[in-house]
Amino acid sequence: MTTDIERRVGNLLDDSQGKGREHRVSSTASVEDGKQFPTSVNNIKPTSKLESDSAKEKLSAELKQKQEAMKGSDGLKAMLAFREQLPAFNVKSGFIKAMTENQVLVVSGETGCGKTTQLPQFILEEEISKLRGADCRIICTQPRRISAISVAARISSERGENLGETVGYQIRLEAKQSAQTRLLFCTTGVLLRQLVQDPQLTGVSHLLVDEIHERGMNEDFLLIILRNLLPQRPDLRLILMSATINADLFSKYFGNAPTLHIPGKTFAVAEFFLEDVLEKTRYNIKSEFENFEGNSRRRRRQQESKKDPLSELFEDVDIDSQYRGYSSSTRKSLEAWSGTQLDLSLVESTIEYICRHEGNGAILVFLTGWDDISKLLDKVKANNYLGDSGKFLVLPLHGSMPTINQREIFDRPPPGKRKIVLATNIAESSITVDDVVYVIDCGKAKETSYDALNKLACLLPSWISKASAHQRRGRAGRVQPGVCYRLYPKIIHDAMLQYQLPEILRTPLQELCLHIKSLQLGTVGSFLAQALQPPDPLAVQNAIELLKTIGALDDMEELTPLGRHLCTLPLDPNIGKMLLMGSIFQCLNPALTIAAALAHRDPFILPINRKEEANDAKKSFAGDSCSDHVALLKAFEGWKDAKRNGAERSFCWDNFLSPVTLQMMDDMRMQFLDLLSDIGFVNKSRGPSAYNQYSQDLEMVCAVLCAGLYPNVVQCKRRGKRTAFYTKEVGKVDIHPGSVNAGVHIFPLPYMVYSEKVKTTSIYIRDSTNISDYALLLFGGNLVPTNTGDGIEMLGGYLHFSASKSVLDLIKKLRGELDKLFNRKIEEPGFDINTEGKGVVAAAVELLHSQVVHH
DNA sequence: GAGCACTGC
Repeated sequence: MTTDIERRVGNLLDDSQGKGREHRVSSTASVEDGKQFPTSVNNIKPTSKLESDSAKEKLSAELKQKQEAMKGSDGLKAMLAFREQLPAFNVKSGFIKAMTENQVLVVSGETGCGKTTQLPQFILEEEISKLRGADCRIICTQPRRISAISVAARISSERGENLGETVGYQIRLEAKQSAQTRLLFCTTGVLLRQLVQDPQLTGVSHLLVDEIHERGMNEDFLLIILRNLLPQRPDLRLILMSATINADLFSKYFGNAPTLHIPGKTFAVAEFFLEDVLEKTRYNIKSEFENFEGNSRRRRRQQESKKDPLSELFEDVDIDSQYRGYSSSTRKSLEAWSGTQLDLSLVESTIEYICRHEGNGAILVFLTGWDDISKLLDKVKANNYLGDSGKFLVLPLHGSMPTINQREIFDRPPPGKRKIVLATNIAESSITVDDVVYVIDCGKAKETSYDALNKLACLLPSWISKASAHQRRGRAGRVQPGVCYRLYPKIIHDAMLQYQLPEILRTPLQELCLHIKSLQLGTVGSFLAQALQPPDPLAVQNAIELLKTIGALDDMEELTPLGRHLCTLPLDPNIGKMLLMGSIFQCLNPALTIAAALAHRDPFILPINRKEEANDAKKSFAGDSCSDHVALLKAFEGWKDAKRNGAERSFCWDNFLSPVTLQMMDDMRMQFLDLLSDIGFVNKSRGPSAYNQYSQDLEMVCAVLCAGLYPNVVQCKRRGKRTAFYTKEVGKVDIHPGSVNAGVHIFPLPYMVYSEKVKTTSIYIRDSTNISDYALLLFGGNLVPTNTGDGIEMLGGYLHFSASKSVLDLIKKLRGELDKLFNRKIEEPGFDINTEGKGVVAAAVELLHSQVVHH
């Protein structure tokens, strides 16, 4: 018997059939192989081209004349005197000589040596004075946006120019440069995008890649490309800049390129390890297992089965002989110390010790995360001595806390008041608190890793590297000599890794693999095998399999038409697909918003004392959608409305939202829209209404999410009064406590899609959207008939759907039509779905609104 | 019964 819904859907489908058949999907893709799409990213080439040689000569002469005139000006004399004090100044001629004689040069230099501001400037001055000013194009990459801007600004002022004249910058969605610009600072990501359009880096004379010691994925990726490019560009000069003395790795990678070391210039920072800190503070460490019977170290070892190698190493140390010169209370404390748990009371005592016994100056405490910071803040505020808010200004510093944009962090406190900053890794390189004199280092940081076997991203506190420890210590010596208190034994420090594992070995690789394909760099595997430290082949295989699953790569590992579109979007491939689906299925605005939020960062702030209220605000945005993605969408829409009414500030404050993040999302939406327009998916002249027919239809929005996020699917299984969640890869997972779906026991729909699954203390689904069977059947993975023929399988047989034959047939038919529509649009982006696909889409919407499939 | 390192196109 045909149900009402079947009849309605069937009618809608039949209406659309006639038209659909006349326009079979063409087998020839209109997107040609290898064709590179234009993108709206500003070109990093100069905006005007100098046609004739005589014009060039004239310009070169002008540049030289101007530079020499500036050198003699009074305003620049003081600046010059300052520059001459920098250690980099002493290597100027050696640097220029080495750079002239070698194609590749590796420069290492500690903080304060001036390599970032001086070396690019030396090149610029040299080129101009040699009358090559018109021809030179110097690019210097930075890993972070802020440093690209601030370094460019600094050099402009050192040259007595305005930013954007000969020195400029370009970061995503923001640039300051002109036809005169000869030295450009950009983020590594901007250069990598540029390489898609200009693989030869035409016109670039010198390229400096800064901060390569950080071993970020973009920088490691860029180095592979450059090593391949150099033989084709013999005139290009490459300068690699690293903060650590160990430049050998990079030198070897580039055929034993010469290295140049510049000594640093910072104040001395004294260093104390746990044993010394215990002597000073007289703090007694209590064993975590004091309550257990037979508190022996052996016993502890049995209890702590999951100890890390470093903490374990310390278990075997003979405390009494190793620390003979130390007091018995210190030895007792060392005996009780456990590397696995951070002792916040010890941190508190160390802060108190500094405040009571040491001179003025801010204290910077490195902790691992939100929880540590929050708990320590409570402790300090309750402390008899430190709790005096007239004497102490205690500030949390965390990427998701509201204090992140407050001036207080950087400002000098009033006399008699001491600033104490409780920070994560963010204070290691991203945020600099200048007046820090004391650093307390807990020795750990939360670090991502990638478990390729379980296809699982992990975020676990782990011991930092010696290089990080050195960097943290250096934060105390920016304005005067400082002191660093390390809350771990020297033995642990000596056993730390020299460097952190490079990011390319710690993260999923799907976006990188897509990028490699878009640059036509051969097979992914052979290309990545050329990396400084090649990733695990299994991690590469996982990435390729995912790209095949979502249809970005074909069986031959070549880009499909969909894959080529995804290459143009600066997004994770899943999110990019969601955006394309949104534009095809009339949910453009929600797709833009959700894509921007997922690609950038969560706009919800995590305040310290008002967690519950913040959670409630997020939940109220979600309404009854059971979706974190809808919460993001509604929050953004609310902000846009509030902004129109001039109520932005109070709206953000009341709803625990970050205005900075929301603004960035808004800008990113514009960029995505431009890119969709470039690839023909959106015709801007038709106005937003042409692409948003279903934008208010949450079922359709969730279906689009499903289309993009697949195969990130979770099964919701009723377990009595609660629901348990399962994934194909790792089995049982939990909803992250910060999700609007946390604490919900019963869900209206049987599945969730998610954008991120991370193992911390448990395996958590961070943001989820509850979806129906229909959403999965119409927009999820391919439908595979079961062996018995009475059902449908998906996700390699992990998901199973059964229904009456008539319903199954209807679904298969509708799905087939939707796929045709999708493929046609992918291959022919200008195709107007409204002319021929309206009926199919309407049928899909009709089905999504009914939820009656049996499991 | 609990939890949210950090960059970037």
